[in-house]
Amino acid sequence: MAPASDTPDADVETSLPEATVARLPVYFRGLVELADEGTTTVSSQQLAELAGVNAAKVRKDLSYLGSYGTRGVGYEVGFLVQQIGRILGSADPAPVVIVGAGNLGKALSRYGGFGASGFPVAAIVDADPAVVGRKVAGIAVRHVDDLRTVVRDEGCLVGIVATPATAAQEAVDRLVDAGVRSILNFAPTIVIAPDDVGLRKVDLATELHILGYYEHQRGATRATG
Amino acid sequence: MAPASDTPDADVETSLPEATVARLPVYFRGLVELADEGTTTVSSQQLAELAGVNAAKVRKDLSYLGSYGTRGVGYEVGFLVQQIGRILGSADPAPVVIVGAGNLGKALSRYGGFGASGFPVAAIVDADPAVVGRKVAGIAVRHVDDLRTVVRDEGCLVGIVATPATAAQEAVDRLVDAGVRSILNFAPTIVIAPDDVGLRKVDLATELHILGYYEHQRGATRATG
DNA sequence: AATGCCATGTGAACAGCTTCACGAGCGCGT
DNA sequence: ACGCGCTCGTGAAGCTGTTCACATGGCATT
Repeated sequence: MAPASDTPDADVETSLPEATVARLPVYFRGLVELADEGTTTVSSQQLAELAGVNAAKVRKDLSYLGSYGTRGVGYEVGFLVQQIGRILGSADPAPVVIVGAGNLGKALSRYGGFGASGFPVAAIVDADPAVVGRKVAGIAVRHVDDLRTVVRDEGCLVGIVATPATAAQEAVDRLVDAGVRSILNFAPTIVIAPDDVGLRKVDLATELHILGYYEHQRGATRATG
Repeated sequence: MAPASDTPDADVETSLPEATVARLPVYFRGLVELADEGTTTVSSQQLAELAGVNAAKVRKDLSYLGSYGTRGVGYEVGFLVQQIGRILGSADPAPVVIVGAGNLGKALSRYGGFGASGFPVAAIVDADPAVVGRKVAGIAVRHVDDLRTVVRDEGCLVGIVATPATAAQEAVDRLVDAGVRSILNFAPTIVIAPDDVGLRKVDLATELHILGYYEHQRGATRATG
């Protein structure tokens, strides 16, 4: 096999639909699972079941990455893991800094899932002098004023905002100032970041409220008809 | 057909677009904030800024609930809070049961944000006899085998799955069996629930991977052009 | 080598959501 | 009482994402 496909077109990935990007990590997880089991080949149907979507979606999503499947057979698990892993940039781990060592911040720090996914928690900062210096999950809390230094020294690529809502925007501003270009916001408020900074939010209260809406609905529709 | 606006049409809310439902809690939060400040009137533009969307979207979303605005003026904050609150079913608090008292489960239990949003953590269960009986955030961990009893006694309406991926499906099955009809899954795996059960997921690793993709992209596009 | 089978890859139809643009209605000032 | 300015409400257009359906092409078997 010629080296052609070793350097897949960079522009193919420049324009992945957002919805596809959001599903890639889910496929990735399923594929890694399959690889661990020793499975070498997977059909769009099987992968669809693992990812909780339908087969057509899987095929279309994977087709955006290139024609990596074999008709009549399926996809090669190992190859897909490699390709998607590269696209998601999960080859090299991205150290994370958590801003806010309150309940949520400590909670997230102790949660081991980040490290397992290639995002080790490298630092924790807080604005309260009373908690600075304390250890959380084996990491000494630093002061938020030292954020630039911390980010530089630890090579943090991702920032997690786990402050109260009132402090969230400042936390984002400081992260951006420190050079962090990917931010995950857990604070229950809308924050703004420059366009060239990746910003996503995880809004626990919102998720529950949405569930509440549908629950409420089911109750109402059942009652009335 | 008499008491017009006291009993707003139930069917108006039967068909709210999913995207709108997902934004209502965000509007709600902004509106509550405004109400606390003593603001009585808000324009779609202002609310849009608070919610991080554009004004047209706000107007369309709110128009699905009914024509609750006043042209030339805006919306009445208190009234909207009341209406949206009712639609989201956040009038009465919905007790939550957390399945899994590992790192993530303990983390979520200690995080006070749920209670503040009207979803108090009423119970925690786990499968490991070693942790059953221990107190987390002031609540004694019960055994998962007692889930039906716990759910009934505490009146839990929402279940949060915070188990390892391997145990998540069983946790969901047990929650459904216990009568819980709204589930929020934090385990990094796809789970299946009956159609009449509300199921949403919060996938921390996926969020980070998505950030990773865009980070990777920015790096690549900057390098090549 | 030819045939049958099977799963991919993909254009096209479809559905849902977002954005635009502007008419309609309300309050305020004169 | 009248007109002006402001903001809602909403059809229409455009876009993104999903689903369908089938032609394409590789593999295995004979």
